[in-house]
Amino acid sequence: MIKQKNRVPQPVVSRMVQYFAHLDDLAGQGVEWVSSFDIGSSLGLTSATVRRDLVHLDFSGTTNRGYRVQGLLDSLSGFLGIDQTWRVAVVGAGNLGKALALHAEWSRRGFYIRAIFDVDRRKIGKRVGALEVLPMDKLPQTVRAEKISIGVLAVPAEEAQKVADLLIASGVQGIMNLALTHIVVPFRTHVLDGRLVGNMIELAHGIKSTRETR
Amino acid sequence: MIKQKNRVPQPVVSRMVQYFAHLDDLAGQGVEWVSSFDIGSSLGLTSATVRRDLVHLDFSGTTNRGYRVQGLLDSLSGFLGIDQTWRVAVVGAGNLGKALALHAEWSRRGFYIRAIFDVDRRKIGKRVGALEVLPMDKLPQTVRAEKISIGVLAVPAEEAQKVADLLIASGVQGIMNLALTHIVVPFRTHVLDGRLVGNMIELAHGIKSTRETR
DNA sequence: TAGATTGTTAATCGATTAACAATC
DNA sequence: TAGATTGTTAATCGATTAACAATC
Repeated sequence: MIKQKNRVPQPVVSRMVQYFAHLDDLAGQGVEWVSSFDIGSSLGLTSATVRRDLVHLDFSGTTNRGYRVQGLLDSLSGFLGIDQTWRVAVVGAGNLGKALALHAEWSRRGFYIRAIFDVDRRKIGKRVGALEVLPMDKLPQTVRAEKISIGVLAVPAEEAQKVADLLIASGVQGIMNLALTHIVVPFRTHVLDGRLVGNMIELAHGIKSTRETR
Repeated sequence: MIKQKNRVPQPVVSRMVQYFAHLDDLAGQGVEWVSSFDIGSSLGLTSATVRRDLVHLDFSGTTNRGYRVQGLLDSLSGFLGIDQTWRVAVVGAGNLGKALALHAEWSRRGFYIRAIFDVDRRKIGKRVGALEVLPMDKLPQTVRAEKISIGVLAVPAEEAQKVADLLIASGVQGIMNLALTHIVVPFRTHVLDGRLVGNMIELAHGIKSTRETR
């Protein structure tokens, strides 16, 4: 009997990304073995949390030695889905959208920006790196033709839901929402809130409350 | 006796930002009253969670009517610290750093970008909007002179810790880390991980696991 | 072997939710 | 008033951690 692959809790997935980044570092330094205790202290976690999280991978540690860095890294890549490539479209060719389309870090991790869209006539036709800014009415056909599975919302909050609906209708399976607004999507479509401004506000709150507690 | 102001749990703070954004919307639409049930259904939360969260504010609802939108919005602004202005420096004048320095959304919420720095000789002296890219050795004096309290890391992961240390030594109280790496800061300094690439990876994982569960 | 580290259990901790008395 | 909605309690749910037997 094959063990039912359970859904992995969100906090665990989020730490998996941290493990991946850390192991990637270690591999670059030529480290071969690492213990749950080492990983934990590098990231501010207990070793128990680390070991419990890693149980979700098809990979085992070795009693007395820890985890083999390269093996764990490969297993994390597979788990997270960055052993494959992802085709991405950015909607909104403002400062943020353009920066995302040009950000070198994406392709390093397997995310390829294949298209960028905007409603603004003055932006349409302009170049952003190797891409040309396309009008919104080209979105459905482009998403299909380019087999794009992730859409990035770099549009004003008021437009976010409408654009998300269009992306989903065109076939994307995931949406990265950079607007500070909640969007609703059908079951089976994934959304992740980038919360750039939201994070900044949380940071402001943290600083403010430290000052007051003084 | 004054009630001890307890630390508010992180998940609550994060929802407070959502409430703020939603109430800001409602206020813009001229809505005057809102119930915990309404807020909850707009954001995908239970009304109990909303009511319990709002207890942390110096603001009460009205039995039978709900919460007055404008009052709740003001109270949320005060709680989050966006009733004041924040002076910000960006480190890293690459695509992402420049986009952040130009992003209009920041000033709308009270975050003013007062300086941008880079190590790259070719970037130093160039203009980014109204700002001039400054060399790193001008950072300490500029942070002090401009009374900057938040630093944004838009630098490669390898540089992040070093730049964070410099920012903190120069007096910033909070750091927004956009690099995919864990940084360590002294007690009383706040860090928030922007996790742009990290979020994208989490999204990829979500899509991948949905496909596999099919 | 002796020592170190895993994988897992059981206990703890904290966050969410259902339910309801209070009340305008 | 009757109905609706708050604020809060108690129950539930889920995540983290301490502890330890297994073991290389």
